[in-house]
Amino acid sequence: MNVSTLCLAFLSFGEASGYDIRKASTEGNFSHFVDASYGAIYPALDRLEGDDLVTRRVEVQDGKPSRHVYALTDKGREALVSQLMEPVSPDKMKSEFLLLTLCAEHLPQERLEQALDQRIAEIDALTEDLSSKSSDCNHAPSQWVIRFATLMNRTKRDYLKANRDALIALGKPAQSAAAE
Amino acid sequence: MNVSTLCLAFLSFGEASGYDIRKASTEGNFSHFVDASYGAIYPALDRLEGDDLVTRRVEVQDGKPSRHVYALTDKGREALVSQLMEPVSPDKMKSEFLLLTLCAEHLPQERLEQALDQRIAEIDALTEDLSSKSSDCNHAPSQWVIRFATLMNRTKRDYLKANRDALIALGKPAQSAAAE
DNA sequence: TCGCACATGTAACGTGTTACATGATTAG
DNA sequence: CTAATCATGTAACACGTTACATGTGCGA
Repeated sequence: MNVSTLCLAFLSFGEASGYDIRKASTEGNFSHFVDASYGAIYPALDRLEGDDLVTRRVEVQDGKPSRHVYALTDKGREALVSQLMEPVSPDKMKSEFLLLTLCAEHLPQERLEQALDQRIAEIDALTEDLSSKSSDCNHAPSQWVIRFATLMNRTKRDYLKANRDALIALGKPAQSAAAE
Repeated sequence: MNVSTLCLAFLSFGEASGYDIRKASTEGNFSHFVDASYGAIYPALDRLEGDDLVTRRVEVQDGKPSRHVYALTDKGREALVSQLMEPVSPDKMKSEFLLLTLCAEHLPQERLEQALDQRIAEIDALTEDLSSKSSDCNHAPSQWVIRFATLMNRTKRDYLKANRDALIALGKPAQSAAAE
């Protein structure tokens, strides 16, 4: 799925700026399953405006740079729906962590320990973030997604905690400077 | 993580051809957390050979095209380890399905139903595939990863099954030709 | 005062995908 | 007879990231 669709989807919940969309996709509600940077979002919004799928309104602000607020047009809403009607490609997950895990035998135990603990901490932080989000959001589909994400995170974390030591045991013991 | 690292990691388990690596990354053991195509793998192997991280041996076959079998060198193994020693970036998941889910309100119920059922079927197929894989593999770290993936899949599927109807209820009822 | 948050935007760059070319064998 | 599998490889293309430019106000 491309950034355009992401923008349309986000705008279907209300007006927003490119800045808002980026924040949502890297920190907010959307961040669990998409990711986009300015360099992708701004050109995408330009294109969408050119195709009359969104409108732009410049909100001049005092002291801060002016916001370009985008809103979905009827045509844009139709485009979004028709894009969501065609078959979705399967979920894809990229995990350097699992690649590292697979190579456990080549790595010093300290590295495995550190990688695991870091990952667990990351998930904990994310989970907390999620639960705070779910409370101040009463959009039903969003809650459905947040509940899903929360469950997946919890499951992941529990597995990592429960199987932490088993993985570490597979590493190379105390072979000091295996690094670099 | 780039394709080069993936190749090194795969070769750390034994000799393999580009074809093998691609199969592993799209169908096999690796497919849960990476994905790579020929267009990425072959050039990567070339580069690795140029850097003396792998060696190439051409195996002429009768009837079939000859296999280029690659093997990790000591330098290659070192490179792999040093790459796995530096910080791993967080897991990323891309899901068009969740984007669709988020837009449930704009979509006809039939679409949601179909998307959910398709996803559930996909996961079932994948799970079966995984369990068959785990039996004929006695590499401990691989089993650790496979068990992890299996658990995640089961959790995902259970959530989708349990919350299927709740999501469908959020869609637009029977508004026949909402789809273009 | 340093640097972050706000906010938009562009150009260079990296990386990977898609679609092809090639060609024999085997399964349906 | 058709399609798929085996198997390598390349070129065109799509897409996105990174790093910059620009500029103010606010909190540590």
